[in-house]
Amino acid sequence: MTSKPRVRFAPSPTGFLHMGSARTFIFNWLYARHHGGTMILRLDDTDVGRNTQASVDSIFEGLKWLNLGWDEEYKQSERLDLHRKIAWSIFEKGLAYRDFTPAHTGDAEKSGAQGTWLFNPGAREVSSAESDRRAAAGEPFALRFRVPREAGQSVRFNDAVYGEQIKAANDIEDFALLRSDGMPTYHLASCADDTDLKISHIIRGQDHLSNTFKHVLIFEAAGGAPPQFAHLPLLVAPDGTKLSKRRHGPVVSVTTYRDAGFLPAAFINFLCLLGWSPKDDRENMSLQELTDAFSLEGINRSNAVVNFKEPAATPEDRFDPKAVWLNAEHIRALPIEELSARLLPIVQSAGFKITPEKMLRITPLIRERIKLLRDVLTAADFFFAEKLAAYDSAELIPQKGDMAMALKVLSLARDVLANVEFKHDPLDQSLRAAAAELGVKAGQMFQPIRVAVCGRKNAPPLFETLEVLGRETVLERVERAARLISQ
RNA sequence: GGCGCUGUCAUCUAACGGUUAGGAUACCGCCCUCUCAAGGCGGGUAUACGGGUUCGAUUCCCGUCAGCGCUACCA
Repeated sequence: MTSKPRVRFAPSPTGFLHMGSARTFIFNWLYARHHGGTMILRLDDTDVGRNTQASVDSIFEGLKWLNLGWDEEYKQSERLDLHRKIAWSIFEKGLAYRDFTPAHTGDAEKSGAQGTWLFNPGAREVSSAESDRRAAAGEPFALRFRVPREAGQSVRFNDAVYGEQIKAANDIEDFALLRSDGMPTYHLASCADDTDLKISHIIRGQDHLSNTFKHVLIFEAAGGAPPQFAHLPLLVAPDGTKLSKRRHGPVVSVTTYRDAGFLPAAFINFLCLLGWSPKDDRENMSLQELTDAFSLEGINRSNAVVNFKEPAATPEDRFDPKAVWLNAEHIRALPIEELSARLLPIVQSAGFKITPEKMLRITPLIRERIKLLRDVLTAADFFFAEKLAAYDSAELIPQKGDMAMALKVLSLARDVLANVEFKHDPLDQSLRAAAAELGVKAGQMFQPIRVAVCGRKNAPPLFETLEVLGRETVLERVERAARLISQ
C-alpha cells in the first residue's frame, strides 16, 4: 500500500459504549497510528427512531476516558443529501427499483417457503412506467437494490482476517437502500460515506461479515472499488452470547471499568489481547508497544470470551481476572507521582481530607497492594481516617502469644516510640531491640503494633507506615490499643 | 429453515506438516519475608468427534457435532 490508510469507527448511537465497540475503536486507532494514517469517528445515526442523545453522550464519555482521540469527525444525519444522491444514481443505472410493498412487521416471514424471502415477489418486475406513475401519485415506496439473479452469479471479496469470501448472488436478498420515509438505510449510508470519506480499510465486527456482500454490491454500483475489509472476531460473554447490557449487566459497559478504577491503558491492553496477539509471548504492553506491534495479520478468527462474573462476590471479582491482573501491572509501572495524582481524587471524593503531599507519601506503600485504583480506599483507609475503625482486641494477640504478651509489647512500644526518631532505620533498630529486651520474636513485637495503628493484621510494611503516620497518631493509637486490652 | 464464520488447557492465546503441543491469567505448593502484597521457583489441566491425504497431521480435505453471526424500510 502506498498511501496512508484512512479508517473509521462508526457506532450507531442506540446504546451505551460497550467493550466490543471500544475494542473496534482501538483496533482502528492502532492501525491508523501504526501506519501514520487517519482515524475518523463517524456517528451512524440514520435510525432516527432508535437514536438517543443519552447514547451519544455515553459513547463520547467512553471514548474520552480511553483518551486516544481521533482526527476527523462526522455525523451521518448531516450527510443525507449525499446518501440520497448515491441511492438515486444507483437507481438511474437500473440497479435499484421502487418497492411499493408496505413494510413488513415482525419476522413472521422468516420460516416461509424457500425463495420468497429474498425479496418481495413481483416488486422488482413492476414496469418503469408504472413505477414512475405510482411514485408521481405520491405512493410511498422503499428503494431496493436489484441483486443480480442470473444463474452462476456470485459476489466476492477478500477479507484481511477471514480470507477469500464468496457468496452466490441468489443467497443475497434485495435489500433496501432508502426507506419509505426517504431516510437511507445503514447499508447505503455506510457505503456512501465510506466512499466519500475515502475510507481505505473497514475494520469492524464479524457480525458484519455477511452484510459485506451487500456492501460490495453497493460500492460497485456506486462506481468505486470497495475498501479493504478486516472483520474482527466477536467478544462474547461467558455464556457464549453476544455482549448485551440487558442480559449481562453493566460489566460490559466501558464506564463501569472506569468507575471501578481501571487505568485506560490497562483496559486497552486487555481488549487488544482478545482476538489479537503480537505472536511473541508479550502480554503486558504499553500503548506505544501495542501501536508498534499491531497488524491485521495478528488478528485471529474465533470469538473471545470476556470472562466476567455478574453478579460477583467482590467488586474486583466481577471482572475478567486477566483484566484485573493487567491493571495491577500497569499500576505498578506508573511513576509514583502519576499514580498518586490519580488516587487523590478517588480518596477525596470518598470524603477524606488529604493533601497531595501526604498522598504522595502513602502511594509507594500501597502500589503493590492494589489491583484497581479504588482499592486505595480499603488498602490505605487507616492513613485517611481520623479515628481508626473498631477492631477486635483479639487481633492484637501475636502469633504464639497471648493477651498478656500483647499488652507487654504495646507498653514498651509506647515508651520506645515516644522517643525514637520517626525514620525507617531507627524505628527498625529500636523496635527489634525492644523485642529482644522482652524476649519475644520480632514478628511478635511488630504484629500488635501493626494492628494498633492499622486496625488489622494485613497492611503495608510497618516502619514505613509508622513514618508516614507520624509520632502523634501512632502514640495515640498504641495507647488506645493498650487501653482496649486493659479494660 | 437458508447462508456464512469458528472450534488448542477453566479463560486469553502460540506453534512455514515434523515441538516432551509453548506462554499468560486463575488455582495449588515451596522460597523470600515483620503481616499482606510484590518477586523467584515448581505443579496439574487442551488440539470437539469420525474419516481421509501423507513416511508424519493441531496444521490440508470431507463429514458429524457444537457455538456464534447474518437472514428488517436496525445498525
